[in-house]
Amino acid sequence: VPDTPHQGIQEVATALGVTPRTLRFYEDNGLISPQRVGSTRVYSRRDVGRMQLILRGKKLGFTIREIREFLDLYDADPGHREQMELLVARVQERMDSLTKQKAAIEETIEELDQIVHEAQARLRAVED
Amino acid sequence: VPDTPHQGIQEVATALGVTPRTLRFYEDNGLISPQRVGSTRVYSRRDVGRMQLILRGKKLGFTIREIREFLDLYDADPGHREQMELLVARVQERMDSLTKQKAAIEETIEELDQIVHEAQARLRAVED
DNA sequence: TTGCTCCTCACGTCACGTGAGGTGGC
DNA sequence: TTGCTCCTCACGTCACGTGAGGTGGC
Repeated sequence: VPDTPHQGIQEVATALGVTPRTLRFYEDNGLISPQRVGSTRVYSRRDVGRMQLILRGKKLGFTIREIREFLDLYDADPGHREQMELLVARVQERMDSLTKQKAAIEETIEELDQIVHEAQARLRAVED
Repeated sequence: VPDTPHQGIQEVATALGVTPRTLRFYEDNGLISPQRVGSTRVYSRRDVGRMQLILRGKKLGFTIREIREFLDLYDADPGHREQMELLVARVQERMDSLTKQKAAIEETIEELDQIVHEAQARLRAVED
């Protein structure tokens, strides 16, 4: 398999826009398992692909535990049926949570706006 | 001063809707300093008032460091001028940050919506 | 011998939650 | 003596950042 590009940790990290520490962290947590040459990690295209999925999940706000659950199911369920159902459930939970967060942020912004106006009024009041 | 209600940690915590641990935590971080009777903490009305300010700041998303900065300035600047200026600056920073967070949440919700639709389409495709 | 990259601990971050183990006064 | 409340450590949480100290091969 001379065509498969095996890469070092620094190359992969740069390509993915993360630090080597991040790759080691996901490995410690069982999300990826690159090969070793001696003690040095060597990443295959498959490893990099998995990392892209992982980072996508992270960007969408899933925890490492949830992402690992998806990947484990993906490995165990090639038909993707169970995986899709879990995915839809988790995604809807996440959307619920985000919708609430959004409402909370809107309320907070209004309160902060209030505070600015009050503070500026007070500053004007003290002006000579 | 027989009229000042001095309260124990459990009472104050319950009244404020927090745990005793939270009160001890803020004390360790220099935000409040209740009296002691032996080793037991005793809270005055002033302590409780400060805690209400602190919790308001927390709810608005300020860090403990920022809240302490406000309070220190409040104690050092009875005219409130410098304090108001700092407050307005920090509040506007916070609003900026929240506005960005809100936009990010909206994008994420759309992406998640996409994912649900794709997953459901895939589930229908496998149906017998 | 000097750099360079890689490695493995392991502490720090943020705001507390959660025991563990101990004490004073009704 | 038995409860109850209070106390002081100190580890755990989440996803890494950031040294510290060491190693292999050009």
